[in-house]
Amino acid sequence: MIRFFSFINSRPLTTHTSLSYHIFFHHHRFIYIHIYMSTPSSPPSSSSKKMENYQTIFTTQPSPTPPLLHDHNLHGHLNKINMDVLGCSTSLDDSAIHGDDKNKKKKREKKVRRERYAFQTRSQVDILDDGYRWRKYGQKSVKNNRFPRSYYRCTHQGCNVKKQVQRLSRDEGVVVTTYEGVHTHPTQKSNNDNFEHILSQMQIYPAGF
DNA sequence: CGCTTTTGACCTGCGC
DNA sequence: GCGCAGGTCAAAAGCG
Repeated sequence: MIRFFSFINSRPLTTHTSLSYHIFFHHHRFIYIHIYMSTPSSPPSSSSKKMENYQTIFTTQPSPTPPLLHDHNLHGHLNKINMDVLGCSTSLDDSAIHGDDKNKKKKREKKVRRERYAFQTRSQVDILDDGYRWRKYGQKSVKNNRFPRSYYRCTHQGCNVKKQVQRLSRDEGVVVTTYEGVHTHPTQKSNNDNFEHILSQMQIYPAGF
């Protein structure tokens, strides 16, 4: 069983941006860390909206042991990433649509394009345990992909985080999960089943797996 | 019974 | 304006 730990928005960078990272384990065995993030400063184009084009900020090679935890611990590495990312503009979030919907039936809320974070993992299952509860609200077939894309919303009251899950056509072993929005609540995992606990274990026993 | 999933219809933005 | 693709809605079905 793949355990998939999600720590979206655990490190806010600006009003609209926060650093996110996933760590993948299999039977408590470290697999790899993978960080994806859209590039706010990239020029808007239709192609840049595709999940495949989100920029990788940091990733490790699959490995049976955690990387560099002796000399450069993970927090240090992530702090460096924080500094790098802080230089980015985040103007995309502010481009809320001010449409004149006076004459339209207001069936939907105004669309606000928020920052998206896409994560890839190699997994046989599409539904990965990221610590939050999700309700599926849609599924669409995707052009040039024989696998459908599923749309989920966080079930926590008042939390408007969404995610999409899609399997790559060109490599069906890879699942792409794209998150949009900021969780307004903590993960529902118990204290010894969250990231900080696991990270502390990794640093104390970096080669113990 | 309450929550989740399914699924076709509908909406929206974009390129031509 | 038209068609296409992506995204969302919502009623019905499924499920524990």
